[in-house]
Amino acid sequence: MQVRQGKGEKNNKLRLVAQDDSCDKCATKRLCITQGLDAEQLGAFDRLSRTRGPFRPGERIFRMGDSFHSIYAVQSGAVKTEAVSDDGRTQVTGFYLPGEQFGVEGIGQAAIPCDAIALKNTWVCEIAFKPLEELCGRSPLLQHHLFSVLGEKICNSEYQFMMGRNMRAERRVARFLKCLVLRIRSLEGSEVRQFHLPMSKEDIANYLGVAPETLSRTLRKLDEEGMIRNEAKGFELLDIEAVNRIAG
Amino acid sequence: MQVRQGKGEKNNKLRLVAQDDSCDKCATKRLCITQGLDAEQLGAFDRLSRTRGPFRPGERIFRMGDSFHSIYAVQSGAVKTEAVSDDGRTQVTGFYLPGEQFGVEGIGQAAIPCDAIALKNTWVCEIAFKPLEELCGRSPLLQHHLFSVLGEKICNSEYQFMMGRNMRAERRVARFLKCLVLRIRSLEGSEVRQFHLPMSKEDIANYLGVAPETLSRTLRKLDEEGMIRNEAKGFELLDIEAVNRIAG
DNA sequence: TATTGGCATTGACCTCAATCAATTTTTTTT
DNA sequence: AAAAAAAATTGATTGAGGTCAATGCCAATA
Repeated sequence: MQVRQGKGEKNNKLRLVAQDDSCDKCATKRLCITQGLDAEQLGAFDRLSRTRGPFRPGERIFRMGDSFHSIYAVQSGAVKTEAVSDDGRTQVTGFYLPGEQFGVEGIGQAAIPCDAIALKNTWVCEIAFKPLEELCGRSPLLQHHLFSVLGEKICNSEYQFMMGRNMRAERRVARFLKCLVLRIRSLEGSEVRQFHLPMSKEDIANYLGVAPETLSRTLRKLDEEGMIRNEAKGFELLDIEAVNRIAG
Repeated sequence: MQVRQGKGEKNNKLRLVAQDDSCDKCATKRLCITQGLDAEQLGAFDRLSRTRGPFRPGERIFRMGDSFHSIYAVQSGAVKTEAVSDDGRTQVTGFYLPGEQFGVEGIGQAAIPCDAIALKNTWVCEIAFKPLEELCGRSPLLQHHLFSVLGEKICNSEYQFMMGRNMRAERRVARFLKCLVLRIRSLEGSEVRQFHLPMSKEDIANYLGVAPETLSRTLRKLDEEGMIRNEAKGFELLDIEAVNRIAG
């Protein structure tokens, strides 16, 4: 198992992950598709997956156009995916927090259609897809989990797509906050009120399809109305009911 | 094998499909995920799938909220999927032509997140998902095909999502036309220039996230510029290069 | 043939958010 | 700590496209 050690890395916890990256020890196993596998299958999964990191902020985990052979899960840190359209503009297509899978856009495609970029110091689990497919043939449960991940992704993409046009910037922002709150709380606990944003507001604006200026103004408005406390690299949730009301 | 026979149905071709709906005889088998299966597996697939129809225009094939147990493929006719958002607005999320799979949004979800509605007289192939999963365990090829369908769907959804915002109505419309031309030509031949639209322009506008009026104006503009000949229920393609140029 | 209803089209108007431009704030580098 | 770079904010302006309202066009039914 090879591990790249970033020059500035002095983090013991990260080194621990590198020393033993078995699923059994993984911090995000409760969120993983390996959920419920027996010891033999878990062993097989261990052999087709490996921990990689640390990726520094801005570092690419895979590139658009790479040939597809793995899917990924975030172990720690955070990741964004973005695609470059024909006219050179980049579009952020997703943000991924610990325990979430990414890179599935490449399945069945000739080439991966997006870049994956670390947003902070990040460790990921790389899961080789061909062996995973084989293992799925022997493990109905794993196969089912994998299908579920894909189905959810499709459902979510369509939902995003739906909120595409005909939706006020305010509503889009509120939905984004609502969704992020749910995801972070499922990781850190439902009482969390203070949210740190791993991604820049520029990225969020791009993801939501609004100008950074519009996002800024919208957040200020939500702040002035007392729903959130807007901060430089995060926000405090003051009135989730109000946010939900605007999110619709 | 049960077959519903619509009251007005006098179409012999359709009756033929009903009499023997084995995959072997299916008109769209060259586009199906069964591609390349051996006789034994094809037989198994036959037993977990069945032809259903005819659905009349406007008739629902499945409903939002139904519990998920099948995916579908269009055999003849055309289908749209649409979701109703919390605020009561409906959003068209996809159009499906013969040979294309739909209903995969429900995979791994508690409930199907959209309606599927026939756009004209339509026959579909209903594929029971649980048995399909099982069969995939025995057939790596089938499993691979199914993953590919899902991966493509994800990729496509994200692409749609991407083009949702920061994109001029003109470009969105051009992309839609370009995509439709490709799909119809893969069905009917690459020389086709005259395209009948199975869906209303209202549906198209909704799908693209623009007002029907905007779609109308945009099509008129493309018509005036000589790229297409805009018609009530279709269009003639005059200059595909120009359309591609605008589509980007 | 007249009538009804559903789309599609067209014009007038107005709103929201993109863009441009200028600071200010935060983060990184020296 | 100072300087430089990057990100975020704010204001002013503008334009794409949504909304409203009226009209035209078929196709289906009487």
